[in-house]
Parts: sequence; C-alpha cells; structure tokens
Amino acid sequence: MIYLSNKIVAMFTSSEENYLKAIYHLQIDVDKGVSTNAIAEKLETKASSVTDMVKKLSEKELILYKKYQGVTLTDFGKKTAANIVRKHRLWEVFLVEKLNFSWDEVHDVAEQLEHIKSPKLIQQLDSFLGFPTHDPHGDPIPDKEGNLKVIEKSLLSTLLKNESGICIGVNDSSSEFLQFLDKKGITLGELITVLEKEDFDDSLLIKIAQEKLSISKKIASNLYIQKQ
Amino acid sequence: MIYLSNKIVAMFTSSEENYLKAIYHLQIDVDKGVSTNAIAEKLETKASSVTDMVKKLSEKELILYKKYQGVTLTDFGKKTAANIVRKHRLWEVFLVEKLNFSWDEVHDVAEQLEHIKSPKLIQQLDSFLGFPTHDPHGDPIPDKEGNLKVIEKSLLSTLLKNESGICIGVNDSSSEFLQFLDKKGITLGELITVLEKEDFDDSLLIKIAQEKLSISKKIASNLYIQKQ
DNA sequence: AATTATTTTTAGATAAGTCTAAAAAATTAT
DNA sequence: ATAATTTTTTAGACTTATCTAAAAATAATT
Repeated sequence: MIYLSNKIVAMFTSSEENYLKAIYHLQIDVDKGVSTNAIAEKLETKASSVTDMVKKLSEKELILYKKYQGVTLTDFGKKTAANIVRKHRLWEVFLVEKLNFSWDEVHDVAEQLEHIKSPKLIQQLDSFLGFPTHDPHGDPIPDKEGNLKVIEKSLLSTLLKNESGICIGVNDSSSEFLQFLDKKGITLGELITVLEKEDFDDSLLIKIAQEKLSISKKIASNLYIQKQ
Repeated sequence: MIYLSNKIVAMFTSSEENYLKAIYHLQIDVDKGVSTNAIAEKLETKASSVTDMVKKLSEKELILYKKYQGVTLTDFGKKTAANIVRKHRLWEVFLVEKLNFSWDEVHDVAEQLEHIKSPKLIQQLDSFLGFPTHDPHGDPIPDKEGNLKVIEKSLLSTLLKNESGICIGVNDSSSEFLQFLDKKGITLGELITVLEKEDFDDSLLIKIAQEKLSISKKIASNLYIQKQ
C-alpha cells in the first residue's frame, strides 16, 4: 500500500506486485528498458499476458511503456517495487532467525508473505528483528524510502591469487546451490582467501575457516566477496 | 493445504477458505444446516454468490449441500476450516506477543496471514510462541487435528450476586468493544466479582483488580467468565 | 535491400469469483 | 388453503488474469 499523509493512495494486487518486482530485479541488471520476453521468462508466463499487465501498470503510472519498446519503472513504481522487496527480505530474516528455517527454505514462503498489506506489521517486524540490513542470502534490505545501500562486492571468481575477503552473498539463491554451500561448509560472514587458481579449469583452492577447499568455477562465480 | 503422508492432497483458494471459515463459525452457534443468507451476511456478499461457491465446496466434498436446505461441513471440511482458524489465532498471538499489536488491531492482518500456505511455517510459529492454547481475545486455538478443548464459560451477565470468576474471553471482538474494555481497565485473566445486580437496567457493580466498576448489561453480556 | 527470424501485440477464449435481475421454492400469514 | 413474503437458485453479465493462435512490428541475415 502506498500512503500519503496516512491515507491509502494506492494498493495493488499480488499479480501486479509480482510484475513490479520482476521488472525491478531485471532493471537492476541492465540499465535500459526491460523487454516483454524477459518479464515473461522471469515470471514463467506468456508474453501476451505480460503485454496486458504492462498496459495496466502503465495506466497506473508505475511504469513507462511504449509499444515494442520495453518498460522502465517510474520513481513511483520503483519505490513500490522496493517496498515489496523490503517485505520479502524482512520476512526471510524472520523465518531464518526466529523460526529456524534454513536459508534454502525461505523463498517460497516469503513470496507469499510479501503481499500481506499492513504497514504497521512491517514496521514492527523490522523493529522486532533489530532493523536488519541484509537478508539471509546477503541481499540488502531496502529502507522505508526504497533506497538500498550498495556495498562494493566482487565475485569470488574475479579474485586473484592470495587475495581475500569476506563472503557476503550469493548470486544464485536456488536451494540446490544453497544446500551445496551448506554441505561444503561455506557460510556468509567467513573470510575466504584464494590460495591457488588453476588455469586448466578455472577452479580455485581457497582457505575458509581453517579449511582448504577446492571450488569449481561455477561455484566461484556465484559467491560474492567483499575484498579487504 | 491438506496432507496425506506428506503429499499435498488438497489446497484451496483464499475465497474458498473464507467460506469454509464462515460456515465453521456459523455451525458452532446453531447445530443445524447453515443458510445461504447467513453465509452471505457473514461474508458481506450476495446470496447468489454463496450459492455458486457452495456448489463448488460441495463438489470438493468439504460440505454437504442440497438445494434450499442449507449446508453442513463434512469431517474433511471441518478439519480444513479448523486449520484456518488455527492459523488465524496463532498469528493473532504472534502479533500481540511479539510485534506489540494491541488486541483490537490484529483481526484484519490475521485475516490475511491465515491464508499463507506453509505447514512448516505454522508448526514453527506454534513452537516459537510456546504452543499457546488461546488467542488474545480468549478464543481457543484448534490443535493440528482441528480439535479445540472447550472450557466451561459463562457470560458475565448470567452471574448472580456475590459470584465470581476469571475473565477469560469476549463475545464481541470488534475494536470498539475491545478499546472500551481497555479504557475501563478490564483485562483477560483478571478475577471479577459481582457485588450488585440492578434490576432496573440489569447493570452490574463488579470488583476487578481492587477497583469497583459499574458495567452495563450490554458489556456484561459480551464478557466470558470462568466461574470459580 | 529483401528475406527470414524473432519479438511483441492483438483478438478471442477460458476460469474464478463476483454481481443484478428474474424465476422458483419454501415459509409465513391471513 | 390460499396469498403474500422471504429465501434461494438460475441466468446472464462483468472483471481480473491468464492462455492460444494469428497478425504486426522489429531485428538479424544473407
């Protein structure tokens, strides 16, 4: 819900919110218009459905849309989308910190919880959780105004030999990948040092929590590191 | 969601769940078929909409329905409905105990949260809250099988002079009434003693928490007491 | 530049849930 | 017992969100 001096100004359906969120995420990657097909793929729907919804969101001034030209979020749309992402990530923190979910189990539930309409709920949840800044996967939680503080991060695969940094996030947050990290003992917050880089297959030998670990290129390009 | 040896067997829309819940509540009061109009009134919808939905719920074997005869929940329907009520009341406890909502603010949010589909979520929430047996209004929380333990309760208005008991619930849980109780200092869990009964207007003079209070008939017939 | 391929949009259909207005059944009152 | 009233159901329409299939626009290739 969007408020203006405590009055509800706008409220959107779950479906509208899902489209906004998809566009928001797609727009971060590329800094130009988001294509109909890209949205359709992200939401696992058909391009024709996207066209319909995009017209609606455009009428509501959440996005800019011109036929065949892709879409861009307006400031209003961006703020609305960020708010949904904020809710999603706060709920993920709740599920992991308070309800003992593991980080690979939270996504689907948060996907439902993010659509609950109650500003007080989110405000209180935020406070209850101690105003967290990142979700369990290391993704930043937008503040109430929809701003997110971007921190300098690099893919582990881009580090050079002997460089090191804190593991602060994942690029792929599928439960398969997250469970794999659990199995290997790779946890956010740990210091990682690159001991060796193999030219042959781009695998890495890393040190993490007193352990030496061999890491494939695929893994290394899905882990974010804050260099030190 | 309804599970049978860990497989999802049935899952219903929010709308279907709302109808089930309405029928569940209406069936507790009267022990016969629930009328189309009663459901329509409870859900603030039209009788024709109820007829449509009732046919659907009947096909899904959640209710027994014969034209013009009203409806009754099947065991399956009863269990499903109780599960929704369980979720609603657990969320209410969460909102009050953990997120500092007051008891008159929780209903609308719980109304949304009750439709979240995740058995693990409810199981963990239950545990996180310490397996509460009653919601903030004193209503019992059905267990996982949908059973609720009924405790002997009387309306305050039925107590005789010098009788006393613990205030354990409200009949009307509108925010107006709840806020009124807050203002008067009437809280669940307190011992109430009837000092006087006025024949003239059926008002009561009660003692609660060292205070004497005059209570109208209307108030007295919306407060539940466990006699001692 | 013309052809081919891809992307996007349009047109029309479907399902869920709702509504209004009218018909049918059941209930209540005379 | 018949008439009047109320309740319930039916029929048809509308909205939202989706789909398929075909048409139109754009992009890529020869």
